[in-house]
Amino acid sequence: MPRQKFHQIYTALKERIESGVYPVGQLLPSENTLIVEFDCSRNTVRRAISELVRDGYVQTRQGWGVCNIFQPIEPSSYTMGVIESFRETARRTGQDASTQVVWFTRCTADRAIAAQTGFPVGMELFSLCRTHQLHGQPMILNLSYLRADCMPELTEEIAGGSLYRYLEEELGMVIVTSKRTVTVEKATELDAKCLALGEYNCLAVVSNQVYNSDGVLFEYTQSRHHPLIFRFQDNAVRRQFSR
Amino acid sequence: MPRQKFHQIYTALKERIESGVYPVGQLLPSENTLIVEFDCSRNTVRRAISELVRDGYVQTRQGWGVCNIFQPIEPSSYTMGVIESFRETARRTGQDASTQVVWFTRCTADRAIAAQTGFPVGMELFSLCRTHQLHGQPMILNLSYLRADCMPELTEEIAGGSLYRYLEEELGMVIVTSKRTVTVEKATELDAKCLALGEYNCLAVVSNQVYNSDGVLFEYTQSRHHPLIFRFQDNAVRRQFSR
DNA sequence: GCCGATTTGTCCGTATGTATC
DNA sequence: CGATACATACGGACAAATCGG
Repeated sequence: MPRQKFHQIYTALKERIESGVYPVGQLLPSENTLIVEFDCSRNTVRRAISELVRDGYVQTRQGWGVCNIFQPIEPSSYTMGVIESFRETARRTGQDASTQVVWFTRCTADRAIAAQTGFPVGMELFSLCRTHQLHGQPMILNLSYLRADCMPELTEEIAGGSLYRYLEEELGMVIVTSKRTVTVEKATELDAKCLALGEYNCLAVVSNQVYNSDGVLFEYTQSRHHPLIFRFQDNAVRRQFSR
Repeated sequence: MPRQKFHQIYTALKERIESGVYPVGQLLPSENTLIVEFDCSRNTVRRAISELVRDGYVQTRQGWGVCNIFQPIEPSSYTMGVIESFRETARRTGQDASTQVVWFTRCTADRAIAAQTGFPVGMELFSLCRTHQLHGQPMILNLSYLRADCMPELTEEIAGGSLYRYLEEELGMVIVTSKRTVTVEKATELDAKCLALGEYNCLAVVSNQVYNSDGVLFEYTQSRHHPLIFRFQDNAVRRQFSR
């Protein structure tokens, strides 16, 4: 439960926007008004607002104000800028989910793997292939490489459960940054074998490099999604600097 | 040319990271060190660093430091969190590009259009369909709805050139926020007619709602990309709050 | 295990610049 | 022009996490 002041203000404003307290297309109260209401400093209000900007709830304009641009959106399988495990996403979007392990082996990074994953050549890795089912249908194929020295006791049984829960709660690992690339690729034979693609001959592919709190790349995962359940959201802000 | 101090520091640090001055996997100089070097306040250094975090160059950890996690990446057709026009992207990635108008008409938003685009029912719109060519091959199909009252003088000729240059430089419009959703869809007959899809029967679809500085939604564009040239990048940070 | 030094995280108050109306 | 709004920048204080002795 977050206790920071900026986060309380952020949450309060977000709830007001979502519930229509502040009309869409109009300005929020000025920073000075919010300073008085929340009894805090200007920086704290501004920090809360900047998070709302990042989330696409508001946009700001110098000399004018903070404008409410909220529009309700469908829950997304991926939300940009947020790291979530498959199980967390499924729970958030209210879907029942399960995981099957296709293979679980050890390997050493050769040049091809190194070029794809970002691990150095010679690194000891686990190679893990899993499918995720939504409502009983296999919809996601995950091909992972995991640094073996970061999780030497990893077993197939653990990998079939919640890998992130294990890494975070059992090993105390802190996952910090994830660099993702989304592409669309032709379905491979493995895709066709493991997923119910129907007439689709392509998938959405999310390539993921995950770093822990030591700045160590410990996971590379390629998530191959059935087009029907894939959705990625992002809010972009045009960067403009004076002069 | 940005003149802000935080942006100069951001740029300086980014260049050092990219050129290897700071070794990958190791800590950058501490905030206090950077304060002395750049002769500025702590907040200014911290702002520069937070932008580097957003861009996936570094990650921070309380009590430890700022860790360099830079890895060179391919230039992306889309870069997350940034708004760019097709022409700007093509120039940045060094590709030659051209645009053809498929149709240019006026229409009124009915319920179907309203539900898709976010415009209110009854809004007067331009309906614009364009293809973008890269190296002479049509690779992107854009289906746009534009608020007519924001650009009453728009012509097919302008739409065939650089629409954003017109909106920004001629009309003085300031584009601020863009909400994007990425999905993968089956190719339609129009897609097949306008693009050289080959054996692919799907496309990457970027649905885009664009707001100007008045907080007004003035453009909805669906960009339908050939899978071969589609690429989307994002850096996510796991949000962790105390308690 | 404790303590102190270091480092980042949060929050405050203030001043000045710049854009808008 | 003045009033108001957000943007940038400064300096200081304390908290929390980390690490070494």
